[in-house]
Amino acid sequence: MTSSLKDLITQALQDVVTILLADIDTGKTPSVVLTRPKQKEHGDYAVNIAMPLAGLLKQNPRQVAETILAQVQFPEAVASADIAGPGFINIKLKAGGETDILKDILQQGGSYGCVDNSKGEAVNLEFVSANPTGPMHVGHGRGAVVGDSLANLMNARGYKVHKEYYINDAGNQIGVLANSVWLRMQEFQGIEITFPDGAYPGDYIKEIAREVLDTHDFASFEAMDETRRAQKLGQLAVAANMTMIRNDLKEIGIEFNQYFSEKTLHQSGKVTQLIEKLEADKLIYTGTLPPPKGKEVIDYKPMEQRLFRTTDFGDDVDRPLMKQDGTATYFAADIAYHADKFERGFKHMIDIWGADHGGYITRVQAAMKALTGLEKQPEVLLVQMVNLTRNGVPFKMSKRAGTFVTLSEVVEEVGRDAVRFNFMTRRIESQFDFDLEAAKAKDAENPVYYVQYAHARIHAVLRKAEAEGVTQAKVEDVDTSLLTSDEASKLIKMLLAYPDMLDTAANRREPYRIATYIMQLAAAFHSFYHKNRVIMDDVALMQARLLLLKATAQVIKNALSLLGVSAPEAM
RNA sequence: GCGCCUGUAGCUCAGCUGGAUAGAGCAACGGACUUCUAAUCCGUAGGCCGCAGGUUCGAAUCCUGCCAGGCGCGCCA
Repeated sequence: MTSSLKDLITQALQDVVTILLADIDTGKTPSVVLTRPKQKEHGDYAVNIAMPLAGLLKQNPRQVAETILAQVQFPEAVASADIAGPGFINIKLKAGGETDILKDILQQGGSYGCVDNSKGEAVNLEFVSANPTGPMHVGHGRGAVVGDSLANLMNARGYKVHKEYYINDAGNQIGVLANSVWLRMQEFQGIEITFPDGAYPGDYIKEIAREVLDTHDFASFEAMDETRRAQKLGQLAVAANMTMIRNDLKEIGIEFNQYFSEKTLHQSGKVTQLIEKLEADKLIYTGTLPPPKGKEVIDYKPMEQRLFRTTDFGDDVDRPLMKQDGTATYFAADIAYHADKFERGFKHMIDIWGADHGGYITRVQAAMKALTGLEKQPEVLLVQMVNLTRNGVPFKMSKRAGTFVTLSEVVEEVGRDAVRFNFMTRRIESQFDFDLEAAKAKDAENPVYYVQYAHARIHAVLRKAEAEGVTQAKVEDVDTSLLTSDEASKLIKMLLAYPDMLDTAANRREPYRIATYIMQLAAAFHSFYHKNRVIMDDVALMQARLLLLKATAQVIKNALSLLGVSAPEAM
């Protein structure tokens, strides 16, 4: 693609800055950044470069701005440039000056906004990683949707993203899971049981128990010793839960490149090797940790442990790698896992975690620094909690899981598009109050319908045009400079801003920006639609407006697809 | 006690890494369908940007200290 008008203007100004600073020894040259002013009286673009320059040149900003304007050579499409306020340069474009973008959009189609990623940096993106002890809950759903959209976004902006799910199929929880299933199996056999507090209460445990009984002989489990039985049932239950989780993910349109099992790390000896390596590097010592602050640990007893010197690498306390019984801690496996990613060639990792894992970031990064020398890896994005409500009232009960509302229940009730879009409308740092009734509402309260309606509406116009026998002109024959109404200009500016928005969103790992953008784009379209009739006698203008609509539909579709939301042509 | 996140209109949230008069939606009020989809649009009203200092030409944005809410703080994952 050739340079955009914005780039040309930026370059023209930057050239002048370079000349002005030629005789001055500055640390660095300030860079020109064009912004879109909020008030349209301030022109199409505004630039504040005179302000930072004023200090360096020891002149007042307005004077600097004048010097710049005297020397700058703007491209043809610039109509005027004025100095305003404390020293802003406001640039106005000729009417229809930027409308060529519409043709670019139609020519690029689905790839408008994207850049080639065939040689892009490989990024390992780990998200969801819900424990295989039950169905996904709504909080997992938020992480899943954010992660998948971020992957799409980063792939669109030049990275090569490898999506990975870490299965925590080792540890005590699997024993609890196995026991829960075993109890339900006995129950089905008419044996009286007491179901302990710590066990998993949900109905899905009964489903698994039923399935095991259907495919296996109960007596064979009875005959096993406890360890063997726990192992066997744990394996079966994890497999069943992973099938369920994959299905939950499929329902919202998410697939992973890789599912990575924690158990394999233990079996292959990677965890042991990791500990041996750290021992050899003298990064482990025997010590006693101080008691935890905050809520009092009632049965606290000081004890000696083998501790990893994570404090040498930025952590605030050293961390144990082995439990009292000699088995590895979750932390040990987790750093072995991240080290494994590194060995697989990923120098850049992003993990998406729930807010309750926030305290875990420093220690993993410290461990990674010790092991690989990488700074700030993995890059961790914390997604804050989701509070479910129904008509504003907190809502926590679930039929299937017993203690929490499952993602699939919510998807079933409000639909995939609504779940995906709504989860993307807020920054991950803010807690999310997800209201089931609001998410189901088919009105302006629900942003997903607002944007989908815009897309469907455009297609209604296109269908109407076709029905009336309008032959659409070739793209290159359309005179887009006829699009001069305020609403058209606003809409075109929105379309023009799309690639920059994506770039910001990708670099800052803020996929929610896409949702915010689509809502603004849809608003710009709806507004245009009401004031500018498309199908009309003035053929040239009609053709220009049809082109504008097609470009708008294309961008809405592109943006929605990054969020995994459909763009219906009729509603 | 310490760490991370949050605090913007009655409610839910934006605010493009310091810019010009802080913006949307919902709720309230008033308008717009014999015309391409009213799941829409236009208008009115609504703000000590949690509080107090500081940094500077300029602060919702950066720094410090408070206040409030969420999450976390030895062998769970």
